[in-house]
Amino acid sequence: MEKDYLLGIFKAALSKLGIDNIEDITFESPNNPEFGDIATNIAMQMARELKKNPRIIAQEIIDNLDYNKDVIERVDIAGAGFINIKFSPVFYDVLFEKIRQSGIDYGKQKIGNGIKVNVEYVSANPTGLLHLGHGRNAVVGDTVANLFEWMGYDVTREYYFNNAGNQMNNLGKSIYARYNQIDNPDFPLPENAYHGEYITNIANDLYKSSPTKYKDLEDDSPLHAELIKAGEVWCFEKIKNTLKKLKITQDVFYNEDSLYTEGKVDEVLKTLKEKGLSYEKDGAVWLKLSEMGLDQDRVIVKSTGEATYRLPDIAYHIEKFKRGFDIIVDVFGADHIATIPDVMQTVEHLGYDKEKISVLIHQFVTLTENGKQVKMSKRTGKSYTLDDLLDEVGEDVVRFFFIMRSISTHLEFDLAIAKEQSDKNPVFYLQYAHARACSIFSKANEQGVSLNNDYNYKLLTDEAEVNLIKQLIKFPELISISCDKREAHILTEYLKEVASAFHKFFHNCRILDSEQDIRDARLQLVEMTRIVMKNGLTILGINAPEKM
RNA sequence: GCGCCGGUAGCUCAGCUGGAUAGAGCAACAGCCUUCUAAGCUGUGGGUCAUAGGUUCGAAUCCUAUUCGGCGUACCA
Repeated sequence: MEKDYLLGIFKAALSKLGIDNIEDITFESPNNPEFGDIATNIAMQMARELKKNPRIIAQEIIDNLDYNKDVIERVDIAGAGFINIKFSPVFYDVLFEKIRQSGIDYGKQKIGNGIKVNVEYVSANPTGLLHLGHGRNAVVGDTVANLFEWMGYDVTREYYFNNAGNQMNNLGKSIYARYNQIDNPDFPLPENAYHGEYITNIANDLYKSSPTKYKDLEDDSPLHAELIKAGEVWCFEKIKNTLKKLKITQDVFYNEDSLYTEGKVDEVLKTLKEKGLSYEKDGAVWLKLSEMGLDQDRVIVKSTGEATYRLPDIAYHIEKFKRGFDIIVDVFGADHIATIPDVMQTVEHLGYDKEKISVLIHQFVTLTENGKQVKMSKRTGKSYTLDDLLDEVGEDVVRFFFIMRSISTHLEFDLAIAKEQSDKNPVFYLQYAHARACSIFSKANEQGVSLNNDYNYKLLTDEAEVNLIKQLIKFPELISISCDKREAHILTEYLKEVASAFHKFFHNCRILDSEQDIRDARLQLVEMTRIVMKNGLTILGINAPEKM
């Protein structure tokens, strides 16, 4: 906000010096407050080109700078040629009044302008329960989708799944074996069987309703398909239930199989052949990746006639383009990394803009407790599922822990801290700020005091107040940066700073027992903080409690 | 071998497009509740930013090499 103003006056000054080709000027807050509120290194950047001492350039710029003395208190040169700017406290009050007028929608933006965005996440096949890695994937994807929504995009949340193929057959066989084991404990488990306890649960459920139907089937019995279907339905119900606990609802469940039945895969295959991007060898169809700038060619149709996963992946991404999405976001775990360049290059060579796709790859999650890795749930004695974690620490803590770090770093999920219902747990620090703001209002209410929009915003000049205002002003920009980078932890870090500034303000400035005009102004500040915390937590998918 | 991610305080991690004295939380130590929520605030200690070169007025940030850890490298998904 204040940067727009500065950009204007600096461009005008440069223009007077005969420089018009500067597009953007960087302004940033110096670490040390003595250097002012905001600084630019433009003079140093120009020094190279102009072959002049940066301090001299800085002086020339300042001499030509035409600014409002009510807004800017002082402008000076420091160090190698920084231009430091100090705003008057009143300027921040004016900015505060501006943002205050946006009220409860503060932070919502229209930049997205209804552009269609597809965010695909979770996308776990219905062969089992969600584990911790899926949890990180789910929360990262859902939060990025929220960010896009707040930026004014038209967001579709999508789940891509495959209910056919080897893994599903495997699921069916595993259920079949467990079912038969009920009456015949020696019945063998298939090779590569799924060993989770849930398989037994599914088998038990089937046994209860039909105790003989699936006994000793022939290999080609059509009933095997029913077993697979039963497994799929059971798993999906569990998965959706787990996601619901995380407050995640997706709009589209896209079935990979439809790419085959609707001929999309064949279409792609045909186009690849026409464009000379594929060839046949040893009875298989190969993708000519070596001609698309990659190391080696890969099989897309096996000699058995089945497609490998690359082919439907390519078809699926093309479908996303055809469905009219301008921004496509995929969220994957680090183990999925291999296929991405292949899909991207092929899509590009088929005439689609791969720059529209952003692939978010998050690193793995390790669950620890007191420095030791936790693999099994103490409660169930089985391997730790996302459900176990949710039951143990609650959805707010889970969501917060999964987005408080950059996605590119390995995430250590410390159960001991997560379980702690105290100040050690960072999620409470944010929620507490919100609850505190709310409690001030309930106290005010008791005293018959309410928010007065006729307040005098120029009274907010205490250091703690100005500091809080400075933080609050940044909210929309931080949402925007967070969305552009598809990194929710940037917003998380910001909210910590807002909370910190608010706690300091609360500590230093009395609110309800101050003089009436000061009280009114401060209450407005409390209200804006409450809104920023509430909206910020909403984007993160975390509850903002009114009491703690 | 090759590709991707990471190596920053005792621990877990921030550090945006290179910028002025490298930050936070936890842990350790010392303070602040007769006053709007102490799940808070204030202060102290703690760092060869993995290593070595390079680019630059200026590097935790960019480049190269080395090293350690994770993941991947199928006619599996």
